[in-house]
Amino acid sequence: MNEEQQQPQPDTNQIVEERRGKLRALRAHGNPFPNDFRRTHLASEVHVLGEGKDCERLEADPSEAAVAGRLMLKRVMGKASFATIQDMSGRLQLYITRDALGESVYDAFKHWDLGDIVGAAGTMFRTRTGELSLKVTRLRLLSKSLRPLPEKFHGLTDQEQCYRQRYLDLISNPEAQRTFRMRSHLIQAMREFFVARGYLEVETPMMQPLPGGAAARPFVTHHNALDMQLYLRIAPELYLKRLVVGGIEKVFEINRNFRNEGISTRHNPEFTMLEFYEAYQDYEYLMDLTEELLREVAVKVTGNVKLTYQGETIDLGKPFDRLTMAQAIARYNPRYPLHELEKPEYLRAALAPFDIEVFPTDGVGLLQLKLFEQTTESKLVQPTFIVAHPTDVSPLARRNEGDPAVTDRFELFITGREMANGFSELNDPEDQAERFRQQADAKAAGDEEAMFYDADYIRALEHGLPPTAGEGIGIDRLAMLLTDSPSIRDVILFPQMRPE
RNA sequence: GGGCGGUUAGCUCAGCCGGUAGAGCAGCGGACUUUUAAUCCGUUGGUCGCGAGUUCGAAUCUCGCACCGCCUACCA
Repeated sequence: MNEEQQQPQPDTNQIVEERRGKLRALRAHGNPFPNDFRRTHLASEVHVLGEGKDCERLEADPSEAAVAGRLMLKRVMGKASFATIQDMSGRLQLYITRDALGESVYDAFKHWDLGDIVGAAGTMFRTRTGELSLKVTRLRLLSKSLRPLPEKFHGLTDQEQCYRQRYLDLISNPEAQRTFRMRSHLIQAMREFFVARGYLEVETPMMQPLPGGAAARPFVTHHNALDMQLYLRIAPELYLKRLVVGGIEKVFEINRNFRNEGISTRHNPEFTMLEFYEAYQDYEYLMDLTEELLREVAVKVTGNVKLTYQGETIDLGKPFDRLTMAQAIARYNPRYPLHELEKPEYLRAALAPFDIEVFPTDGVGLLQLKLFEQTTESKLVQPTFIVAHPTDVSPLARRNEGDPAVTDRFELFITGREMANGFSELNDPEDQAERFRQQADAKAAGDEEAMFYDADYIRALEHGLPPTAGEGIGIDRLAMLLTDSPSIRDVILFPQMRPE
């Protein structure tokens, strides 16, 4: 970022100018940003205290409270006023009178602005209409706000501004608050799930000398002291499996991955993944565990195993379908009979109408994958495991015992989107070395997403990786599902945006 | 990357067939001691995203650019 962008724009806005004037006047009388006010209650705690108590009871036994928050609404009626403040727990109405506060404080309050941060102390009571409020005996301005809030009724609706100035979105749109609380609860619930089962949470490098564990273009950076190129990680997978080699047999990490690819409603350059590994288990176990996990977090976060996503009901309560690609293609597209989907010529003919690259070297597995992606993926609205991915596209997964052309792998689809990817891990170092060689060849041939040959990882496998099952779950997409958010930007506090 | 749509006051939005800028909220001044998006009276505030073009005249029509949104492609 250059100097000019760092400099605040000179603001000629009239409202800001008037507020700056008010701030100047406040400075003349002391510090307009004092930090010696302490609250005793959150807004929600006041509401809990007053719950079920009528006017008479509150008057007979008055509870005191000191609260603080942002001034959101203000209704001045001569010598008495109502104001609504908002803190992290919610809102509370204040009743502010000249008689209780004295003329100078009351007159000052009349010139405070929506958006100012205030502290108030007083006693609880109920208004004529029954709203629990605070009869204020002490009132102070704690932070002067210089810029006007978004419109008090409509809130902030400009999506761009919601993303760029998330604080305004959070102040004025309760749904934004709700969404990010749910996201936080989701991550909390996942952590609890794994900790309760004896998994150890770890952190592995975000900056890696070789980016591995996924097929994706990485971000590149440079370390000056070591004078070496480093990559922001595209996945933690290879490090977590090194830890399983090291004896951490149940391990998980919830952290950021970085992929230097497109931005869309489903993609942000940095996104959060859960990855977990458990020794002496296989991919069948992972599918059972995944169902259990999703049910548990859905109930903890939303209270229900049935969700609504963009008008569609998603039921996490029923056992998830488990289909091979061919089975899924046939089920969701009756025009493709299942028995034909094992024939390469049939698959090539079926793919011809689609505008995608098909190579002469593509085997049945790859052809099925391409047809699956074109015709079926988006139709997997209810939770569905797709199993038995081709070995060619699964360089870290264990081969199936009966059919070495496919792997013991699954991907979970919900709302037509990939939510999870898991497999029995490839723990044969020689097979892994061979697969890395194929990836390295593909990279040399121009495939930018192909993997590097990771000799250090092979060395770790040569020490012996126990039979292990491992899985990754995209937290942002799960958060979208649970919060009914149409865009990944709605569940990332500060999504990547072009500079203004 | 491609297609479609959007950009007007701090915010939410009108602005028709081209005639020179509007409302509500917020702000400012006034009235009002139980309001609920308080109400009532008065009032300030605009390089209509940026740049060209057409025209006597452009917020409005045309072209280009920027940013955003949606769809689409790659991907999780």
